[in-house]
Amino acid sequence: MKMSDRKKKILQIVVDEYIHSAVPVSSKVIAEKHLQGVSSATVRNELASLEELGYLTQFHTSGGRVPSPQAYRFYIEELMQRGNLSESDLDYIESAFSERSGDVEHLIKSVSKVISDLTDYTSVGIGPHADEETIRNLTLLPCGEGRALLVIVTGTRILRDSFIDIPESMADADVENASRVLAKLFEGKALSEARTVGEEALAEFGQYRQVMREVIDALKTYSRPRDEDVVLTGADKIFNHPEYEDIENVKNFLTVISSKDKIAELIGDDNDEIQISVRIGSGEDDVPEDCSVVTATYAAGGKNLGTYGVIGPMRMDYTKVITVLENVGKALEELVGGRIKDKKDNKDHE
Amino acid sequence: MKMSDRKKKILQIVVDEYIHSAVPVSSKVIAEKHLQGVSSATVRNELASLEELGYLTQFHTSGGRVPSPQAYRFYIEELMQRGNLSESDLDYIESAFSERSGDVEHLIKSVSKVISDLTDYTSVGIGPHADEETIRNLTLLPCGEGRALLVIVTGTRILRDSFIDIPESMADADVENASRVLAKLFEGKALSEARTVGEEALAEFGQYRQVMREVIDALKTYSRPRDEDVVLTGADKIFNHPEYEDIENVKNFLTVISSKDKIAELIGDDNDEIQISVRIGSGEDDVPEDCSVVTATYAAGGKNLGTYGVIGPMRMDYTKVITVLENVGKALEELVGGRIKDKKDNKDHE
DNA sequence: TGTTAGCACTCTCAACCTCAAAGTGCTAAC
DNA sequence: GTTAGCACTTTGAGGTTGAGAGTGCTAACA
Repeated sequence: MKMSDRKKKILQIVVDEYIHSAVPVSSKVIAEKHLQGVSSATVRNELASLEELGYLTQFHTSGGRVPSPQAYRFYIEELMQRGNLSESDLDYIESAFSERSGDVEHLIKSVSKVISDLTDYTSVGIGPHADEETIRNLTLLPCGEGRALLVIVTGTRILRDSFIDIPESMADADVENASRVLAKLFEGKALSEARTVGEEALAEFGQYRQVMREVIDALKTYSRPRDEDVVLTGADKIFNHPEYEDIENVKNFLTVISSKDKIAELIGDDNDEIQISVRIGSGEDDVPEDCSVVTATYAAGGKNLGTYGVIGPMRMDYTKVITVLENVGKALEELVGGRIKDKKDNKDHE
Repeated sequence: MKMSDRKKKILQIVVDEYIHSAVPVSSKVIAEKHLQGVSSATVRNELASLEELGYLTQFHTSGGRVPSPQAYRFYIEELMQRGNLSESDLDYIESAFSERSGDVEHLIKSVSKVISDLTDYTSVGIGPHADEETIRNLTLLPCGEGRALLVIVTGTRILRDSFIDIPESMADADVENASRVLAKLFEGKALSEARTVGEEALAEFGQYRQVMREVIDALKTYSRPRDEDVVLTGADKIFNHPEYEDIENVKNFLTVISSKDKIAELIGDDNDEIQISVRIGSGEDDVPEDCSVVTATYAAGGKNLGTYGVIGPMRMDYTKVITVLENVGKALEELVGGRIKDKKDNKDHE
């Protein structure tokens, strides 16, 4: 069966209305509030037909209609009316990003907080995966007792450090020496590339082979996000949405949310190309039953900036969420793009 | 009124029974299950008296008795029977701490996880506050474009780093030079001490005064715990306890738990001397209504190792929790005490 | 052929009742 | 001081009722 324009219109009304009222939608309110000139009986016929097509369901005979996951998908693809953010929302984004401090940790938290505050949903995010970042600076610092600290600073100022074991026989001077050699070898390379380069150069390292091995191992761990790069903001915001009066939903939600690993899995960068992804839970993937996860993968100047989004009830205000995600993306691009230029002004006010 | 021995005994039975059953305790079960030789009517008289003294309450006339906060306090101070951990619990602690990797982040997470797993409550923790740590190694690394990275490694391998702004006129060699001067000045000092030393030396720094200023500012931020030093493990464990069938309790809980700042406030080091602290929520302090927070502050070799504990319902298994906290403390002390000795063995298996 | 008024039907939800079960307080006897 | 016994209170499950909401269907209408 082909979807008539009126069916689409009615479906759109049902989804919009349900998203904003959280109450099953009846033929009466559609006819009286949104579709003047048509009687409720006519709407009822259309509703019955939309139900047959799989877009609507009802909990019981006299309960009004509720959109199915399929309806939400259709809504997002075809029916949703893109809006603009209010002035105050735009101002909020701008002010939140204006106090720029170099490090990513801070940026990750800001992005997540902005998204959560503006959408009123719980925000999840995962920072830039460093794998393709260029090593700007690599240093090995002696820390006594057979240990050294490996510090790596990359292009967009992602900082990684970890301790590595070194032979106890190595004096501080040896370490400094090794540091210079490693720096020469690795600086300017991407982290992923560095691993290969390291493996190849392994043979030349003679007695310090062990050190090189450790450095390569450390480089490997950088391909996975650290716990600190996974953020969660506004977990308590779920209580602003009536579906979470039901303890079962809260349980589902909290179980996912309580482990950084699970969050990372949920929003993990399965696909770099996708700008905005909407996933509606129905038991298939990691998305909890009755939940939706909307994420955006950000990039600027060819650099991945991480994936951020919200997790909330299936009855989510997709329009608002997507608009916020888009605007945050734009702001982020400007911020990162304009950072070098702005650096001078940024010094005096501290 | 003086508390007779029998009253104490009965109070202890009520608290124990309620902790384990979560059901209001009746005179009948006390007399039949725990206090043979006395009739339920006698117990009833005692219960009425204990209620008058403020130790017990009942939700309604025929509902059995429930301990009041005052009863829990009394129980913890006088009545609780200290127990030992089971073999398997002890093994678990040992195995969890046996794979030692130098960095504190890892340790913090392990401690918190062990506590949560063994107690079956949500565990909260805050890592060692670095303020009294000795600076073992301080380095300033040039990062181009008027920025440098300040890396500080302290005694128990707490690692802190942050970017600081430097005059753009400074060449890499200048930075390295400054790094040497700063290292000489600060190494061996405690972080708190370093701030004063820095302020005093400020005048001598001439054109690099600005750099020194930034370093001191960075040192200041180390006195507060970072978000990463505040841990939360097993938030979903609350659903194993019947009080969290009630959505209101979950709300209270999640609201506190959802912000690292609030957690830090909750368990913040108000008192270094206290080994184990039990706080029972009744709206006075940060502890949420109907919740208890039990924490232990750990130290070894004169070094603070952080504060860890659990947050859960007032009807908490205090005996188990306190036993676990004590045993974790012992294990931690051994671990940190024995670390230098063990370092050699620890290398081969990687 | 599409639309609509009208009505019977279904389902929920709150209010109310009833009744058994649990536990207490009190009294009188030991 | 202890206890048996009993009246009293309260809860909670189960059942009933009636109002309200919303639908599906039918028959009439444009």
